Amino acid sequence: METSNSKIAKLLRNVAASYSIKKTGNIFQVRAYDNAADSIEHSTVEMKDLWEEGRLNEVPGLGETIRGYLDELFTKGKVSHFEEVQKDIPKIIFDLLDIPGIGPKTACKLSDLGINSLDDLKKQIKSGELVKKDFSAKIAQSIMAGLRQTTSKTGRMLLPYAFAQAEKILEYIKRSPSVKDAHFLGSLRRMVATIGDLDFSACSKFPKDVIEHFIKMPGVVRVVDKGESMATVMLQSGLHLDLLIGSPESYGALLQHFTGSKNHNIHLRTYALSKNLSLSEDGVKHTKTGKVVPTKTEEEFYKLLKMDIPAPEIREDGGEIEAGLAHKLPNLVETKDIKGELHTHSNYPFLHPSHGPGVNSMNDIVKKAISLRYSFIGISDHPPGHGAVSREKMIEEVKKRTKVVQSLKKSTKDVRILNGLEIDILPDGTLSVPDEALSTLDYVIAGIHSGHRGEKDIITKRLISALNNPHVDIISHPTNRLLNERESSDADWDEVFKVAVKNNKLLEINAFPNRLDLRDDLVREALKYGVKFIIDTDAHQVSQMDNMRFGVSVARRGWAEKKDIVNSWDWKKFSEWFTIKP
DNA sequence: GCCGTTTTCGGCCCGACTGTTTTCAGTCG
Repeated sequence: METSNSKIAKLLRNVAASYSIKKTGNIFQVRAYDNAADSIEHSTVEMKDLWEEGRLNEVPGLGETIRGYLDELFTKGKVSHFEEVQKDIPKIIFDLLDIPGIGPKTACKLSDLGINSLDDLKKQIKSGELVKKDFSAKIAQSIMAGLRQTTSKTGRMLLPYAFAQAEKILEYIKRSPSVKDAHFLGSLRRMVATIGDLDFSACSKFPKDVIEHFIKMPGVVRVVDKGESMATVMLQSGLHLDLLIGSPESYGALLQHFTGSKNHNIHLRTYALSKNLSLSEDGVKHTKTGKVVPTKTEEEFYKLLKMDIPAPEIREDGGEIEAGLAHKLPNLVETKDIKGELHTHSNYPFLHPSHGPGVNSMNDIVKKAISLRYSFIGISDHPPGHGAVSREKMIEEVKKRTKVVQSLKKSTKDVRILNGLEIDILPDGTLSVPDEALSTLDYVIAGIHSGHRGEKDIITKRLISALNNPHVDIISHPTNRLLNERESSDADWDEVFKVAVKNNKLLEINAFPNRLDLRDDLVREALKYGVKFIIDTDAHQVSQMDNMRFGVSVARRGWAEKKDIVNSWDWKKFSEWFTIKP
């Protein structure tokens, strides 16, 4: 079977439902499977990748047993225990469970009534037959709504795309005079690479007014849910928006609660209980007296637990609670720390009659860098592919471009312009451009651009071979994953990190929307070896240089500090690293 | 089945919303 995270999550949910239906095992066992499913579904990393890297034990909620089953799944393509558990249960039940609002109990009841397909269910609701069979009209109605939702459901959105939409919505929410403040919640606030629904909070004394304002937002086609202090609406695209409203007195607790992650909250609450405190969106309750202390801000909330506040990006139950209690949280890098980047593509015409893969001119990139107040900007076009030209022609072409960039350097004093290229690491580990040409550059970015699906040994050798070339400074988008499209390449990352550190090479954190590569979890892993990073946008048009913040969010999720990110350093230190002459 | 700032055994986050429940079950996040 397919082994995407969503497929695995569904499989585990089916097992949970099967246990629950058969009443074998206890409620906590069922919950354990559901927790594992949630954890996997919301992971930024494919379980298959982690499994290959031997790091499944880092996923909260996966214990020895479930890890064993996943091992079987990845090795044999199926899990015999899971098949056994699901054996006597009609398949329709698992289909019904995909419908929002239908859990194991309702699914069983529908199956017992003879429903044998989703089409059948639709028909029976429309004909009124279902209502005759002991289902209230209201429940039938909500099942119908759930069915529509399922069919219009889309996959998870890329973070930068979700962010752009969410910013407009947040602005609209804040426009209500009853709203004192508003924030993103959930995976959006934690800056996870892919986003499901968009969640927002509002701070207000008049929740009714805020809800009225919210459901009237242009683009809303349906109010899915409405309570006293919350509402869910659907946009034309099928996208769901949640709004949670908290009073100013307890807004901090609400923000904390709905920012999650779920695993962070479960861990935090379990810890709190051991200190006789019960946490909820209302505040911190002393279990002995029953007294609830509301908290205006998140800082107050965490302070009541005697811990430092972890940034939303690292609230994934990856040790941040322990670090917060020990007052040892990292001082994460910030977007405002970034002083330039080295991976941008211009329309420089390299052999092409009209222009290269970038949309804008080198000059446009320089102007954009100045507007971003960068102190340096590197332009790194793709030279012609290996084999497209002779060795001599390649050298000549690169030298020709170097002259162009050198004259551009003299055109401005507002930003330092650096001359680079992004070249290919070929299947045998050699580079697509001869050293003689590379020596005319300020820096070299090397990346694997074909054969990503190669064997682990091959990919590792290619990366290490590039890291051993004295001209190479940076490995671009190291895992080559494309979100929603292509899994990470399989490589011995520990080995890659060791060699990168030994040779003083940088790994890139690529901020391109569907890359966000090196992945956040591997950034954290690499930091244990002392790897240094550069965050680049890989912009193919100047507007994409604004994606820097998403690369920074990957670094932050990987617990990176300013000292770990070379393009947050001042020019002196940065140029020394690259041995660039002023 | 998971997990450890009381614990490797014995607990397991918390509350909102919905329906038709007159005190609670099912589902969700």
